[in-house]
Formats: sequence, C-alpha cells, structure tokens
Amino acid sequence: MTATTHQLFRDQSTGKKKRERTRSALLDSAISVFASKGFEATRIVDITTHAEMANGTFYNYYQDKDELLSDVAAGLAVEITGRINDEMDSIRHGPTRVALATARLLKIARREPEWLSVMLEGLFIVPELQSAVVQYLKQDLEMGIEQGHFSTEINVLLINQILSLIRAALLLDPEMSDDTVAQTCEAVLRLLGMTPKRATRLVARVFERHLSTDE
Amino acid sequence: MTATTHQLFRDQSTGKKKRERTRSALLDSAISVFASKGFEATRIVDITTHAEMANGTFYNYYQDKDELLSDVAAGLAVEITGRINDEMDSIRHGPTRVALATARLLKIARREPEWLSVMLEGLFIVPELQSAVVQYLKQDLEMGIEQGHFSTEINVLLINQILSLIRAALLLDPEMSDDTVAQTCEAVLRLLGMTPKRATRLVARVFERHLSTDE
DNA sequence: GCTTGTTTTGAGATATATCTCATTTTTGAG
DNA sequence: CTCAAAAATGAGATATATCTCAAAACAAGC
Repeated sequence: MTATTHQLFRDQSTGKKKRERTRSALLDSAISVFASKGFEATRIVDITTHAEMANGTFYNYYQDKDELLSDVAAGLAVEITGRINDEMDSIRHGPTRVALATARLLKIARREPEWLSVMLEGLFIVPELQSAVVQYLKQDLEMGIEQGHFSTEINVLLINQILSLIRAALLLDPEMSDDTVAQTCEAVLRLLGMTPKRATRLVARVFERHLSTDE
Repeated sequence: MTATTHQLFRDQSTGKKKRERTRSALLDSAISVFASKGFEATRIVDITTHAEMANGTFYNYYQDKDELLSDVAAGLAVEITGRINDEMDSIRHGPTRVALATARLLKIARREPEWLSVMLEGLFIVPELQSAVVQYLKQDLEMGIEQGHFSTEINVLLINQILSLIRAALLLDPEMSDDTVAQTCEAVLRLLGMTPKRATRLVARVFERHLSTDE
C-alpha cells in the first residue's frame, strides 16, 4: 500500500535529513488517506500503515490529527497557489485572471485528485489557513472591480461562495471534466456580476488561449 | 439538558403511542446534538443522554447513527419544504419564486438554527434524500427559464451550486442577518443568469412585498 | 389489581483508538 | 569502522464507543 501517483513532499525532501524525510512521508500518506476516507474518519494508524511505519512514529512528529492536517493543507496551499500563479504575471485583465486561476485550480484537481479535496478540508477545518490562499483571489477581484467588469462587494461571504462553488465541482465530478471546469468558471464570473454571455465568451477564450496545451 | 427551543417531532407525536413518542424524542435530540457537535463527532450516548434515556434504548429504534440521520433529515425536509411552499401557489413568476423560497429557507434557519444545518448535512451524507427536496426547486427553475428570465441549463451541478451557496451562508453567519439573506438570494439569481441590477431589484421587492411581516 | 405484552434499563462484553516509553535500530560525523 | 545521538519500534496501558441482553419497569385491557 505505498503511494502511487503524487510524491509531493517526499520529492521536496530527498537529500535532506532523515527527520525531514519521515515527516514528508507522513504528509504524503496523510494526503492519500484523508482524501480516500475523509479527515474525520481516518485513524492515526491508517496513516502510519500507509506510510509503512510503526504507529508510535506519528507521535514523534505531531500531537494529533489536526496538527497534521494544518501542515498538509499549508503545504498543499503553497504548491497549488504557486502553480496557479505561474505565468500569470503578464495578465492584467481581472476577469481573465479569475477565470484562468479557477480553471487552473480545477485542472490541478484533475491531475492530482487528492490535493484539492484535502486542501479544502483543511481550509474549512482550520480557517486560519484561508488568508494565505485567499489573498491572491482578493487582488484579482479588486482588479476586476476597478476595471469595471465586476459588480460586487468583496466580503467574506463572497469569498466563501467562490470556495463553495469550487468544492461543489470537486464533490460532484472528481474527474473534473472540461464541462465541469467551464461551468464552474462561468458560475464564478456570474457570481461576480458578469452577464452570462460575457462569462461564456471569456471562458471560451481563456480555454483556447491559455489552456489548450497544458493537458 | 433537555431541548429548549424546537420540539418538532415531539409536538407531532403527543397523544400517540409510547413508541412514537420515544422515537420523536430521539429525533429531536438528534437535531440538537448533530447541530452542536456535527454528525461525525456525535456519539450515540450524546443523543440518549440529551434525551434522558438509557443508551440501550437507541438500539430499539435504529441500527446506527446514519439511519437516525436519514430519518431526521427526511422529517426536517418535509417540515421545511412545507413551510416554504406555504402561500406560494399564487406566485407564477419564476425568479420571484426562487428568490422567495431561498429567503424563506434562510429565515427558517434564523428561527431554528439547527434545522437547516442538520438537513443539509443529511442531504450531503445521504444523497438519496436530495430528490425530495430538490423537485420544488427544479420546477421553479424551469418556470424561470420558460419565462425567459434565467439563462442556464438545469443539471445536477447547478443544483449543487445552489445548495452550496445556501450552506456557505449558514456556515458563515448562522445568525442569518438580513444582509446575508439578501446577498445569498442575489447570488442564486446571478448564478441563474440574471444581471446584478435585476437581481438586486427583485430581491428588494421580494423583501418588502413578501417578507416584511413574517419576522 | 392482575396479567400479558411492550418498552426501558444499564452493567458489562466486545471492539476500536489513542498515546507512552523502554528497548532496538538506524544514522551520519569523525 | 566506531560510536553517540537520533529516530523508529510495537507491546501494552489508558481511554472511549458500540452493542447486547437478562432483568426491571411500565402500559393497558380485562
């Protein structure tokens, strides 16, 4: 029962001290187990078994499950926001940035189905983590408002609505078909006050200009 | 530690046989405990203690927690949809129906904060229950589309997006201020393809025409 | 108030998780 | 290679939940 696809934290820690490598193995296993059984239902021993260690080892690193979840979610947030921001510097059109970021996020979820669900679970259970992820989103929203494309107030409910739309997509279609991605992007833009026509057109353009290759 | 506010199922079963009354006491206690600790975290004994019975009594009625949740959520769904539909017969304008139903749902959550969270938890954990609740919503959506006010396809993702917006409101502001209610109604209408201006105007009208008294 | 069927009770058997720590194993610097 | 420090181990002590069932309490018809 070793990890199959991702090796995110293990990869980041090869060459480093043993302590770092073990911690990373715990983090990677936590992603797999949290994603498959859900956070509440997973037992410490599920994670250590998956990581092929003794259960006592866990307690050399964390006090409890929550501490581990924080760590995992924070690490995933860094990785995911990093990937999304990649090559977005050049884009200075608010709605395009929002649509592209949303689409990229969901496409990451397609490649690495476990990442997004675990990160979101972390964001909802350990709300302090939200600020880190959400700062980018807020900047893009402000840009879109200043440019006159969005018609909305930025408040905490709006942010949660957007996160909820993303979670709904993940829950309903973990495979993350292009349809689901497109419908979710359009939903976000509508929520922000764009008309259906403009939203559809923009999403289509974002798909062909920025996402045609990166499958 | 007896129930304070609601007595939904107890009230429905006064006069009936003992068996019914005990079952109702379990259901009412389940609402309180699920709402305060969350479904996963509640233990059977939490519910029986709250209901002031021996823990063994639970097993005369249910096999496990999930069975109880189904029962509770189904009962709540009947009560809540009944209240929402009350006096909506006369309204034949799709968007008004959607806005009013959303606002009423959230205002029920204000009076009975436990009901909606438990019902939603049930809908997400026992998806079979969704169809019962969602049929009304679908009818209103179809009406709005036929009348040319909505611009969207009705599919399961859309339904989940709407439910998610409602859950976001509940999570963020359980007190359910008028602001939260209004913002959520507008978000639903935007999602369905109405322009921000129309959505705002419609929600304002629904508030003054249909909701001014029922506080 | 007696009797029979129904419901409740709660102690304890069973199951499952957490957490500790004396011991063993591994690591890596010299 | 050697050895002290670091890390891992896993059996078992502690804690917590589930579920059962013989006995007690109760309800209701006669």
